Amino acid sequence: MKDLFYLTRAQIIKAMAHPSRLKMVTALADKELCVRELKAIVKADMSTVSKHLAIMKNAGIVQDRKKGLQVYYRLTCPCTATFLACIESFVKNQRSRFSKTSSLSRKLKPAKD
Amino acid sequence: MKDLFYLTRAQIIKAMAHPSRLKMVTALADKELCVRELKAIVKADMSTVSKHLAIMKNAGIVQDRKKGLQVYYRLTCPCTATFLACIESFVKNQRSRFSKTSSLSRKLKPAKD
DNA sequence: TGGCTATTTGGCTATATGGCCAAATACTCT
DNA sequence: AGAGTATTTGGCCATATAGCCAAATAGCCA
Repeated sequence: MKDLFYLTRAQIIKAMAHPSRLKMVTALADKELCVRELKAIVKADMSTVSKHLAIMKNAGIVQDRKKGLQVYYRLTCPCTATFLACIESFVKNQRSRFSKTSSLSRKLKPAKD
Repeated sequence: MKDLFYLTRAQIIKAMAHPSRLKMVTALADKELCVRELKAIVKADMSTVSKHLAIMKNAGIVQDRKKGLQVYYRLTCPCTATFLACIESFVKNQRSRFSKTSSLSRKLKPAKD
């Protein structure tokens, strides 16, 4: 299998692999939202939010449409709900296995961001 | 919703958001593999593979067990197949929408890695 | 014990990412 | 056209990530 195959898929996954972006995706699962609304949800600088949205748009996760002064974003793919549910399974699974985590896996510095 | 909620989930997603790691996850969906086998699959330095595995283990995506000299890794969560299928939907969706991609989303520099 | 093989770790460097500010752009309304 | 609001872009800096090499660790077997 070509490298490009995994690169493409990794790009899509990476586009959701950030707390703010994930939060936006979750919010967008309900209905389309404009940048100002998304900014309120993730509580970040407008320019930061805009860049996060550009990353997701570039990955094909969201699409935008202009409505007057506002730009509305919506999810491109209906499978997002499945995706989120899937992550929940991971979390659940992770928790159930937590007590027997080996010491090695604790040695990695936890991310601060 | 607390920030920690999205942070936890983003960590898990991030742990799969790399071509080599994704390739390993895909390979592990079939059966458990030792580090040497995984190294052959992703064609990377042993230490690099090991670090990728540590990241996934830390995120709770894989578990390991020692068998003689080798360390075998396996997926923690049975939902991984669903996850991968879900990414395929994204890809499919992305392709179908490709022709009408706006110029803006092309402005982001494509990653070189 | 000593040698051998498999894996992990530490340290280093290059590159990527995220966040903030300031400036540019896009659109509306007067 | 000019003012005002929403969003994007460019630039900069701090931090995170990936990959390589060398060294450390772990288990097996003579």
